[in-house]
Amino acid sequence: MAHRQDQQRRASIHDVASRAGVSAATVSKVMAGVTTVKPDNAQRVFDAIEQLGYRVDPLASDMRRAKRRIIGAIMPEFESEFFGQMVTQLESLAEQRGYTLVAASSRESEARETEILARMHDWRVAGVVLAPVRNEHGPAAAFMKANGMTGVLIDRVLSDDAFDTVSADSASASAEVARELIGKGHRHILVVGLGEQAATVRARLDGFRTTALQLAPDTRVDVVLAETDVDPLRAQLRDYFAKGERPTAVYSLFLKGTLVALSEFRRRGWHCPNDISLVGFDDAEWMQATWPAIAAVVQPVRQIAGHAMEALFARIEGGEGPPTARLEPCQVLMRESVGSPGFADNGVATAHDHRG
Amino acid sequence: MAHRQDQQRRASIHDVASRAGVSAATVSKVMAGVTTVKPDNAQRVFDAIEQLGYRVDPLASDMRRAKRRIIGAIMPEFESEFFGQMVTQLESLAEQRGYTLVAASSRESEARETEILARMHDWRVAGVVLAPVRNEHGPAAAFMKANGMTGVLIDRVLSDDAFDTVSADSASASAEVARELIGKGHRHILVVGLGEQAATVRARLDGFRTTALQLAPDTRVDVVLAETDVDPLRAQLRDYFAKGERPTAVYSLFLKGTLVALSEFRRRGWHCPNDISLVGFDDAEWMQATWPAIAAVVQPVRQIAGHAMEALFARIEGGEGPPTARLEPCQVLMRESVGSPGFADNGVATAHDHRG
DNA sequence: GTGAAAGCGCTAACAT
DNA sequence: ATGTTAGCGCTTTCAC
Repeated sequence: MAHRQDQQRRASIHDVASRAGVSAATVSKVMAGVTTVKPDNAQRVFDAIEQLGYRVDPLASDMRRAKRRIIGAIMPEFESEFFGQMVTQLESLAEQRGYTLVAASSRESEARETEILARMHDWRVAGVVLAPVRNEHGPAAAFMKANGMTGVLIDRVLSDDAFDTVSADSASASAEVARELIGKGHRHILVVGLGEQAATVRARLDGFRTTALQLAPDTRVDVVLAETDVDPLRAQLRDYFAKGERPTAVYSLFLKGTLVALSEFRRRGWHCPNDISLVGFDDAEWMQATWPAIAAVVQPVRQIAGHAMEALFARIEGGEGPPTARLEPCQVLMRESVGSPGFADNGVATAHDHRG
Repeated sequence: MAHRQDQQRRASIHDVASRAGVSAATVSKVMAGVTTVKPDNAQRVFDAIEQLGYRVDPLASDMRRAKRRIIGAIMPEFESEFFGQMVTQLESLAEQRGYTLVAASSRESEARETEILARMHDWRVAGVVLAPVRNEHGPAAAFMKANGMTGVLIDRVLSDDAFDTVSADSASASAEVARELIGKGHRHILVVGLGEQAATVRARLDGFRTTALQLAPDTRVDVVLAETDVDPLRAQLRDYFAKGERPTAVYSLFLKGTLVALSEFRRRGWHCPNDISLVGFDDAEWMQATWPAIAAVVQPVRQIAGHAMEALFARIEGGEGPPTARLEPCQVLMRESVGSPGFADNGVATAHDHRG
């Protein structure tokens, strides 16, 4: 076979029109499902479409329409299961409504986030699903406001005065984690997180601390929060343990923190749950394959994506009213990495678990 | 602040033209960097652009040009680190060339793959980077050929008679894994994989088996290959072990297989590397945080993405010549999950490793 | 019921 | 050196 790819022109609406013996306008009407077209004309149009393999050019179509059927999605990264699933969901929902999703990664940079947004504005997207790097008060949201863009904010947000928001109910989930850990007898717990993501990190931390102290006022909750990146967090954590601190449990407020905590345990030769317990915000597939399986807070990706798209399309279609702020409930999966302090070997190998 | 988003019309090229006192064509020329424009006119155009905050509408621009500056990317999934990184890379490379990347997930379905491709064809994308669900002989590649589309095939492909291909050098990497395992004394090794992805799975299997048998002809290489999905593989693996088979090492040909193997080990209470060794094709961040750290073949994502885009743009710009088939070398990271059979506790906790 | 005409925002020939 | 003209492929009044 030849590698030369013959680039013959695709059939246009005019080709269909002339073959069917009608005008382009009529073809357009037939395709739009207008019922006032004479049946045999409609039939000839359908035949011509079939024979020519005609398909509308969405670009040209959008060009003429007021709004373009493109949705932009901006995620901080694509590498994690959470955002991967999110993009998959969003794409599928956009497609269902006849829209094309253009996804871009801000790679955890607010500067890039705004650049991407500007490019999407150039494309005159109908709407944007933005998962901001930090929170709802960043430059990206400001850009959207300034340019009258339609959008929904998800994940690292709480609520906004201009845009609908949808995120996991971090506070409630963290409260439940607190209940579990306190219930198992933990009274010295370390919380690790990344401070920059203010919106959700604060909610998670507060939700956890408040409940823990309420249930057991003598509980000691230590906090190791790094400002921006993962490496400083690793260093701070190392310092913390080097000082001789020996909490009986660690609650990580985000996925990478869980990984950092785990590798610090490795370094020190500590095993979960005998030497220390671990729970992380954000679940991942591997967490139930390892030994011990890692306890985690599962974020409701489908619900977040679903409600985000619902809210977005409501606005695109002209929906009025004050911005809504949704919080979707999470599921807390207690696995073998959590035990009771002082009791050796309460983690037993079991068949891998299944989510409800 | 009002939630009502004012959707004022954006400045068009004509707005700029009239403000600068020139024609739209001149504005277009200025923006294209044509040097034959009178300096003071050019300056007034720049001023007008600045004042109006004008930016070209890429849709309208593409409409008029022959080729559209859109690249389509189709991945089997977005949930894994590998494809997540791949999309990030591709997006960044497309952007560098002034193209927009539209990414879609085929969700491991060849039917969906073709549908997406048809939609991308409707968009008249300049080119497509396709990571096929199965291999280069699927319906998607056929569709691209039939419609004269420009594209590059990556990942689960070896070589094609119509399209350039870029993938990891599965065979060499697998040979190296064989060398390592044989070198450590393993003589009964189980290989697990998913058969449908014929192209790469065969290369990995053959590369491994050939080298293993060459180095130690008495080696027993068992193979558990499921046809389509992960669950049957889990079942087959369970049967295999239930029969009393006791290989000293397992080599998984893909990420999910590594996860399945790990959870089977869990179920049976086997620990790596004392009870059994494990190496997986495809690395993931968590693999160096667990205890033991899991040995893995690291695919060169950046190289694959880079060469794929290079090849694609060469074709887009009219490059001729027979299709090329690139194989990018992998890195094999031996970690604690691999030991020597019969030697207990040769896995020692070490600081987390760093990739080169 | 249907088609002619206008035009979305832009660029590439072709004049001037 | 610049403007005029003519579309890209489609949809949408608005006449007929």
